[in-house]
Amino acid sequence: MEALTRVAALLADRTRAAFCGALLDGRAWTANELAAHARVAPSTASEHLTRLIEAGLLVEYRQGRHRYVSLAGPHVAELLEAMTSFAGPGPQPRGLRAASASEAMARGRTCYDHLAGKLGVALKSGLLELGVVNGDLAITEPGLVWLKELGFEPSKRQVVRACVDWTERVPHLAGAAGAHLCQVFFERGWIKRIGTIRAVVLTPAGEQGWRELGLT
Amino acid sequence: MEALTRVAALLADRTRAAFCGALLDGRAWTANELAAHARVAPSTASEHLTRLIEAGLLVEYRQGRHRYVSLAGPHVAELLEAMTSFAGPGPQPRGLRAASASEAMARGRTCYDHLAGKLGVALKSGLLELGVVNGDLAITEPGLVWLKELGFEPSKRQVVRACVDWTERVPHLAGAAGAHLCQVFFERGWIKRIGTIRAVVLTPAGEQGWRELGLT
DNA sequence: CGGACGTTTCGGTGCCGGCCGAAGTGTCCC
DNA sequence: GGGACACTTCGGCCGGCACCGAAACGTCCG
Repeated sequence: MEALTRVAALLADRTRAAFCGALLDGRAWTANELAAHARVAPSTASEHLTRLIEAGLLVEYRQGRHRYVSLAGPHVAELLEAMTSFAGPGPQPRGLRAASASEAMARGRTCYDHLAGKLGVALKSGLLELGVVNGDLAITEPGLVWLKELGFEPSKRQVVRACVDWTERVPHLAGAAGAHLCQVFFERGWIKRIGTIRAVVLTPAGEQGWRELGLT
Repeated sequence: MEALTRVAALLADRTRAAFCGALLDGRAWTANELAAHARVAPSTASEHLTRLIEAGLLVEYRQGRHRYVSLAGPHVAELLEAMTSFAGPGPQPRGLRAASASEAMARGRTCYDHLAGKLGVALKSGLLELGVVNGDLAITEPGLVWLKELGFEPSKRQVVRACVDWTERVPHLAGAAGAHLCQVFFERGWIKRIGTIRAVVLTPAGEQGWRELGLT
């Protein structure tokens, strides 16, 4: 109860929440980058970062005159996600299956360590059709085999989780499997970052790769 | 991000958090009861309740001159739980299997709709030994049969969840199964509320019933 | 009807916390 | 070494919000 207010107060501030939102791309940002992103003075940002780090929400590693910070782990991303999706007007399935694949995937992004946005939703739909996951977004047995063929190694972390993205209101694929697929796609050059922040696009190689995997 | 700060700000206040903590017993409280519990004036409590209700965290039903409020559902309890357990110093398994059963169960309470405190931990340990759940607190196949014999009907709600209690730092059994078992125990007179708030004790009938089920 | 009680509305007060700018520290690079 | 740069510390300012008491409203009950 006491503990609850501590966490909540940290996230109740507009600026600190903006920091966390930016860090949801899973990368490390410098203090100045975050200050510019949230439109506050560097001194203000510095104080906020100290508090977030002391609370265990962020971790830092210093390199020369830079102070890099990032989320302390997937559990933080999951907490942020849980709180955010709670506030929203609830999941609206949005039943449109529309549009050609490449069109639908046009705008994607990362959500901490997995794919989100339209790209993430397309991935989820593809995995659903392939039978890798079922309608409740739970892994199936053939799905686990399928993942292992892509180099996936089960660990303590939950294999699949449903994540409701901040902008799209559609649940997509998170958890260890979501993170692994995202990593594999980066390694194969199937997706790449574009612009400055979390945006991600499917490359031509990626379109072909997805087709070969049977993902729409 | 905007949405995040809205929820967080609501829970960042000491008084509102105290309300939610009290309501975690799953029952409906009146405005005055909550005001007294949090040591604020009734007028102050009234304003807080209005805000919590508008945000969808609580629901009210009015009866005469009383305004009863309760948590809006399990999803709220789960959010509170997620935020609270985050703030703590992390789960410390606390390997002591000590003490006679009735002694260890002496102090129990409800956590929204399931058992918590030492009683909840004892229940979890018993179910673990029975093989109803495994070490990761996931339901097993024989466990599901066992539950169905106690009248459990699977629904959309997740069958078992791990819940870290506010006071004990040990994970215990929540989710649909935890709620069902708690309800059955109440119906059978195995547990009963004591004192004014969330405290629960195992009755003599309950001790016998638990033994017959094989729960320590 | 009238009094007790639970709740609500409204001003007014006080404090907490986020913000900035200025000055200081440490690092990099020419 | 010296200047540019990233970050930090410290005062001081200011707005927002939690709080209360007083008064009003509605319900219950004798």
